[in-house]
Amino acid sequence: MKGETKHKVQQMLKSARLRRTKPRSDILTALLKAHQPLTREQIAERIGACAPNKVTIYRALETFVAADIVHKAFVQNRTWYFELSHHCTADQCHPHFCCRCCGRTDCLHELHIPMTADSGGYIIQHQRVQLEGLCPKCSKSA
Amino acid sequence: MKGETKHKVQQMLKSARLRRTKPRSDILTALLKAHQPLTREQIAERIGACAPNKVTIYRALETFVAADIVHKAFVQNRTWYFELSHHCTADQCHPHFCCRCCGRTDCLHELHIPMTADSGGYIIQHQRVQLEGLCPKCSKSA
DNA sequence: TTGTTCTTGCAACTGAGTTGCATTTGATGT
DNA sequence: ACATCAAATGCAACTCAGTTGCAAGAACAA
Ligand SMILES: [Zn+2]
Ligand SMILES: [Zn+2]
Ligand SMILES: [Zn+2]
Ligand SMILES: [Zn+2]
Repeated sequence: MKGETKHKVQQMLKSARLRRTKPRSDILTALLKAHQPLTREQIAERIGACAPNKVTIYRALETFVAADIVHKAFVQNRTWYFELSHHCTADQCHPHFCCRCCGRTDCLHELHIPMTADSGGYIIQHQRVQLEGLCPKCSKSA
Repeated sequence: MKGETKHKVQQMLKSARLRRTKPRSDILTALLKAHQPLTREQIAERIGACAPNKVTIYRALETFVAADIVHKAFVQNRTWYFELSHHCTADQCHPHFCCRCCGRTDCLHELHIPMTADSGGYIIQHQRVQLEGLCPKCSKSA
């Protein structure tokens, strides 16, 4: 169990040709366990007492994004949410939903948004779709 | 020409039941003439020397968004870009493209992105699509 | 015109993210 | 195991878009 996660994380770093350090492993582990996008602060909280410095976390995430291990999923309240990119194709990430009532955000892995029209000379390397509205719970209680 | 814009702007404020003040008129005029999303700072630049205080601009924009006159189009470098919402349907705004090479952003009014799958209980009130890649110019010179 | 309410401007504040630099650490070769 | 060096970390100070509180000013209805 734990060893499996640890091994997976080490493997991710190795195949991205990045140095295996404790902060990096801890950050990737937090993201791997989360199954949802996390902010820098949430990552630190989940790592706990001996979490890396915030600068270290930002720089590690930046490195991961450059290595395409991690995506910037969406922005909310001026802060970025990060998630592992293992569910995304190169050009298209899954949509993210934010509830205007309760504020929770969900990854909509199932909801596929095809891009029909040709893009007239634009080369699209990444697609980010943000949805806002009411989540199932809030829409029932409304 | 100028009178027409001015009248249009006054009409927008009136039908939204908002007080017609000089700062608000100037801000809407700037957005109307721009035909592309603008930041708070860009709005101030376009208004010129007697531009309203930045707090006033932010508060006016906030009011416009609440009244659905203006949309928050996208975020870039931690700053919001605002645009008139007259091209958007209630639930879907047009996609915005940002070039990773030259940094310019475009409104892709033509590119329609249909939402196929049913959204399983979610009520989607707004869709924001951000595209990143290479613009026609940059993709040619690359 | 008067009075009420909404709007504006200013100054001080907030907080996510960044930068510079000294220190530590992982990887590589001996 | 040890030396070496580039890369990663931690800390403090900084940046800057956006916010907040409050006093003064302007729109609008009576
Ligand atoms: Zn909800
Ligand atoms: Zn996601
Ligand atoms: Zn370009
Ligand atoms: Zn647009």
